[in-house]
Amino acid sequence: MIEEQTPAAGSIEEEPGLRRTPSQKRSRERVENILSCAIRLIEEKGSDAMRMSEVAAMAGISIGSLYQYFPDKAAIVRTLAERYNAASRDCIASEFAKVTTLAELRCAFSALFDTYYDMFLAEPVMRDIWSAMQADKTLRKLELAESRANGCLLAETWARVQPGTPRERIDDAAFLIMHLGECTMRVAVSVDRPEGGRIVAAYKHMILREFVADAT
Amino acid sequence: MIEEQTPAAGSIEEEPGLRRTPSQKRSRERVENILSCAIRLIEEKGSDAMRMSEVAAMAGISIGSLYQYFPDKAAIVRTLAERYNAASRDCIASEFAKVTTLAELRCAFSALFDTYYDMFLAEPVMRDIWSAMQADKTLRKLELAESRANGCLLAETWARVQPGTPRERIDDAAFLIMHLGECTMRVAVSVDRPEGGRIVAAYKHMILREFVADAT
DNA sequence: TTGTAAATGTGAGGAGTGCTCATATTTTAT
DNA sequence: ATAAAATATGAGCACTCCTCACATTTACAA
Repeated sequence: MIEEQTPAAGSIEEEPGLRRTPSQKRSRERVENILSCAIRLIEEKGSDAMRMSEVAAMAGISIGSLYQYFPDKAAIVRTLAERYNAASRDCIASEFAKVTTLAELRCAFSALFDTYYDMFLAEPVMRDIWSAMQADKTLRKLELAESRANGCLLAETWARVQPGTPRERIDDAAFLIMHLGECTMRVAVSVDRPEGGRIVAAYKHMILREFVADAT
Repeated sequence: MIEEQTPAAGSIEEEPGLRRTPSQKRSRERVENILSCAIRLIEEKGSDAMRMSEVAAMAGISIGSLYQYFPDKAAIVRTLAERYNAASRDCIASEFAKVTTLAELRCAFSALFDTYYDMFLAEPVMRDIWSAMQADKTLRKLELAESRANGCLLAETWARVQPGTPRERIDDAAFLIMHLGECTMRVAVSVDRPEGGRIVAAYKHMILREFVADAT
């Protein structure tokens, strides 16, 4: 019943984009409600056409309340983007975790991008969010950071199963592979199903040549 | 002195995005002036922050006049994008034109992406334009079409120098290679110079493995 | 229960955008 | 010179994101 708000400075920053850290249960629910309304609206019309007034109306709150939680429209998009990114990262990390040989890495990579593709197909909002990110300078940095983080995940695994290869080449290649992987996902979901599948296959085919014994 | 406007229907559609095909010399100059003002403003602040009122002011014309030539703000961006795309395509076509062997293809590909990278570095507006394109659904199709066109250019050459490989695999791979090439250029110019160079190198290294004799 | 201070909710309206349209001006053709 | 067509103009419309002064609710001690 009585839920203390985490009061002072230095408390847990749960969602850094928020204007006011929602301390009470009701507030947290309200934030979740806002976000799911935003998702629905983005699904319908795209994040650009989504109006703050619509979000407020659908969530059953006033504009003022909406802005109490999110400092601006971009913050909603950013929060959503961070969640999707976190989901992707978990997906990648869990796939690479158990890899111990080069063959297993190839296997994991292949499986990863299949499930990654399914994720993108299942969440059409992801693509829209990404488009919105590209248009915003701040959000683009977030995207880049994400690619770097994913690149690290791959680089660690790669270096582990193939210790001979010079580390800098691995780092650069891993970053590029993960970044271009996302780019591939985006084109793949933007064309029709069979072609999308072929594109993903072509990408996997291309990258899998990198994970071979003779390090050039 | 007297310059006839190409009058009737069915005349040459020079720039399809324009509201009114500029027929007189003065009009055409005015369109060019508008575009170069837009470029300068985009360089300064980005296409999103560019205001139509600023474009008009810098070009020394009224808002109304501006809208007589361009139906909306996106049309300016689109026109610019089409020009940059055309420039890229020419660059690609001329590089592939004289290729007759697989080794030459590798050579041409390598050279292409070096000059391509220089082009991107020299024209910071290109990257901004591209970001704006990603945000707009209509403009995204243009981008996709561009990748397809460039993919065809590569596929033709590739099939020519390596007739054995199944055509569908070549088509898919060529499209992906050119598309991801653009993606690579964009990250490369968005990081600092040395890392950008390494990224381009990593991409070339990765792709050049595709252009080898043993077609898998 | 009641009082008080903090937290939260509200929506009219400010500031600024893209774009229109009735009107004025310039060019072209006769 | 004159009519008609093309072009130029900018006040203002419709619409956006977002603020802020104020109302309401909650938390908790007296």
